[in-house]
Amino acid sequence: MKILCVAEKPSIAKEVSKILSGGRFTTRNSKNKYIKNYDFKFNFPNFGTCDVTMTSVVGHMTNLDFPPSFQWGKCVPGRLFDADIIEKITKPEVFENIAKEAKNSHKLMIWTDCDREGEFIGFEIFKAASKGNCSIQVADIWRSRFSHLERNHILSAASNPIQLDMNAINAVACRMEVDFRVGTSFTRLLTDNLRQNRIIEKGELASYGTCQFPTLGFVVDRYKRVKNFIPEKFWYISVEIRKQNQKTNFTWTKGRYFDRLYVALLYQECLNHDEGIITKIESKGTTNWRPLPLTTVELQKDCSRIFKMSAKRALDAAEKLYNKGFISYPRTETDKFPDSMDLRAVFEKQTGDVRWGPYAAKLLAEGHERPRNGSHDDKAHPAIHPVNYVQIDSLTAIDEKKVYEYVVRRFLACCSKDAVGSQTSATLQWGSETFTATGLVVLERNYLDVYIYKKWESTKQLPLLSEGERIKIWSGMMTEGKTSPPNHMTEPELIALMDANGIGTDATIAEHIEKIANRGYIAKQKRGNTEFIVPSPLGMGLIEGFEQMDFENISLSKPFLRKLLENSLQQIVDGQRSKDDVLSEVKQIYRQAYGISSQNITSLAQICRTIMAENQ
DNA sequence: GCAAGGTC
Repeated sequence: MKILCVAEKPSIAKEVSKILSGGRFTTRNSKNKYIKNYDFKFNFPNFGTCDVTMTSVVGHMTNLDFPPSFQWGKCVPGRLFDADIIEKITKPEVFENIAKEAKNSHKLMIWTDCDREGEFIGFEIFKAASKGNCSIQVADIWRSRFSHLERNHILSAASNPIQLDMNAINAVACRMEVDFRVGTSFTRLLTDNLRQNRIIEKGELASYGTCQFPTLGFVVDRYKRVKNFIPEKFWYISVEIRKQNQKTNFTWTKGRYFDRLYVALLYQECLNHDEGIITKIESKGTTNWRPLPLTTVELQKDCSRIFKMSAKRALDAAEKLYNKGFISYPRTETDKFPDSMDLRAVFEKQTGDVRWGPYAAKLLAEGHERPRNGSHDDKAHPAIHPVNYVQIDSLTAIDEKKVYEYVVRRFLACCSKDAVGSQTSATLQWGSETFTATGLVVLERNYLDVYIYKKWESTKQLPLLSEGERIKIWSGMMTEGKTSPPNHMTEPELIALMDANGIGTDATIAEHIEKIANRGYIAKQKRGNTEFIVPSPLGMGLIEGFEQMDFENISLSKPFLRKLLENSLQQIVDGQRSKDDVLSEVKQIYRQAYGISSQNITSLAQICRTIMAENQ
């Protein structure tokens, strides 16, 4: 019996081969420089000892395309909603490797990631294998279910295969078709017309994508809120007392009011009293929680915030560290670790470091906490964690140094105790108004000692006050303030918005931001220590142009359509709807929007022109 | 030349 195993990426093929073979395998090269074919023997429960070849793909190896008669310039873009679609093999050498290895195999076992795309890639692998060996049927394929590379988990996955999930495969096929038809049709429409109108240069593209435009929409939306912001005056009462040579400010529990006269009235009443009364002193324990296990999105937000590193750079650095075997797979939505994970083994590898080694040693000696469990699980990868130790001075790239240190410290923090503090609050009554002041004492820093990126510090202490104490109001003022505009968009905020609205995935969020930057729709502006993302005049014009069109209940620049698609895809996965059903519905929505867009494309170009002229 | 999703 000969079994062909195929993983989604070379690193998985290698690790799984090591585990299943017990280290006894031989290696052959393929025509792709990243892909190796591993040969070994493994005892499958129902088949006994089998000859196994384990290899991999490198992600998808096919893509959608239009036949020649529907290529750019050969038809009006509107026809792309119903044009034939053909499947193009984009990595022939990978495809051929599978077909060749399948020839003398009796069975195919799929080892792709256990997520939707992985399921689809599994189906691509099946098609390649059946091209080489027509006796391989889809119903006979084994599909192994695994979410990390712990030895027993992999052995168990090898022995308990399931079937490919056709629903998930159909959901991905649906997504691909929608994104392809919508992206190509709108991109050709925009590009052709904006070039004719000299809004963009001949070589430039004005692309539309179901993720690109909602992303741009977030940036434009924020920009407009900042620009259109009108400050409003408000009033409040502030109080200061002095005791033990110390000033303490109290804040009004009512906050602030936009009605000056009302505040003046309350303030007048207070002024009848020279003294206030401390009505309540309360001390309570408070905790500052250790961080959750690290996901890609969190990594990108933090690197952007802490190191001022773009999401793309952070992911690139993490990718390199992963390829060198220093950290685990960096593209994950999972914010928990498997119960079986040997945390101590990870600490042990870090004890030699001069910076965080002593802390890791302390966790080993004094015990550690189980990491918190977040609520996300992509069923494909564990949270990001260090795998092997590397001295950061030996890393040449500065981004890699920062990201590695961050990943290690984050992991150690996850396994540490929460920080503990004590918060004291005092309530002061002045006339009929109440005010509060608080003071925090950090009692045990715990995880904060290793997680240097987070600040949680003791504040100025409250003076000794007792309940019922009467105290002189040193100063009681009615103060005027004004509301301030929101800040321009930052990259961590944009990532968070995309994540929350289901725009892109952990692996692609950074790419979408970079793409709309390369298209000239957004620009990054540095002010002080912070980098802000603002729309370009062209980006503004495009969003404004679409928003002025009279669509029925939909928006091409807001996240709702993408979310609707995402929900419908989930229904396909759950077996509640068919792919054709969803496809015809979503296509109809976009076809209609396309019709309106093409009718109004001249006014869109005009809006772009106007906004660009205003910003010359 | 166009999308978004994998991965290198």
